[in-house]
Amino acid sequence: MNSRKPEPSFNACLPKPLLKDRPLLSSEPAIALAAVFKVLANDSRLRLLHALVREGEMRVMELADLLAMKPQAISNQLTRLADRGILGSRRNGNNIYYRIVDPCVIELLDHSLCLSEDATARSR
Amino acid sequence: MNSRKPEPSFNACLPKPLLKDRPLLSSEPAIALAAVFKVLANDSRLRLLHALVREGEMRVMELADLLAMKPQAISNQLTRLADRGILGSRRNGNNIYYRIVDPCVIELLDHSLCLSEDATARSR
DNA sequence: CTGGAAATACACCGTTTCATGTATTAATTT
DNA sequence: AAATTAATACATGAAACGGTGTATTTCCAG
Repeated sequence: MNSRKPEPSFNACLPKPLLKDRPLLSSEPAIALAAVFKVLANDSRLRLLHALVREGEMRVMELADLLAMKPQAISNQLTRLADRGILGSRRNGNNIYYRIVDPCVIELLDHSLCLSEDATARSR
Repeated sequence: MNSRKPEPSFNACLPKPLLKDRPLLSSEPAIALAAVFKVLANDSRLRLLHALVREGEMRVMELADLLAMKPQAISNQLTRLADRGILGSRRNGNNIYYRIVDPCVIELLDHSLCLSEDATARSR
């Protein structure tokens, strides 16, 4: 039942069959794909991710100050992102430093930000 | 068709400042960006979009048959996608044909599908 | 004009989401 | 050991989401 992949793929995103030529998306991969979008479908998480892209590593308190949110809210979202494997953390005493460990998400963010800006630019 | 060259990008998304060099994402653009992800954060809409990518134009009933969903559910999601400017429609008698009019979404879908597959492949 | 098919409008309901408040864990400081 | 700081665990309540059922609109055929 195992399918042969055209070629072994590595850490980033490698060329794959064109979307148009793929077999119709069934439920399971659609749900998996939707999960990717769901985790990015929140403005707090997006700002948080962008802050981490800019700064590299940050603590909960730093993020809370920077984004003007309560530490609990930040922690909630960090947990969500870490559960998805997007973030990693490192403890140093009382401080826990979070960082992005999934390079794909940065790519996707970068790309989608372009689209969003193009769209808003188009609609004025 | 554009399957001649493995060139991934075309006129839709133009080069912009790197994500890392941008000023910290503020609320408004973050909300706009989150809206893009929200509309893609649902497996039914993703399957629906992919069906339209493959077929070009489809009616509600055709989509309902293909995706094994009720016409009302299909119509709900089509309305959502059309409201965002992602879909356009054309009426012919009793039939209304939907199509994708925003090329950015196709790009984003293509890209994210790569990421999703890489992620699931990595986690086994 | 009447019947029927395609699609939508509208209300409904169970589920999920997200910020908040309280309490707890873990590590440092005095 | 006690106090303090950083972060999390857990529960709560308001809001959004998504499929369903009923009713309505729009168009074609006879």
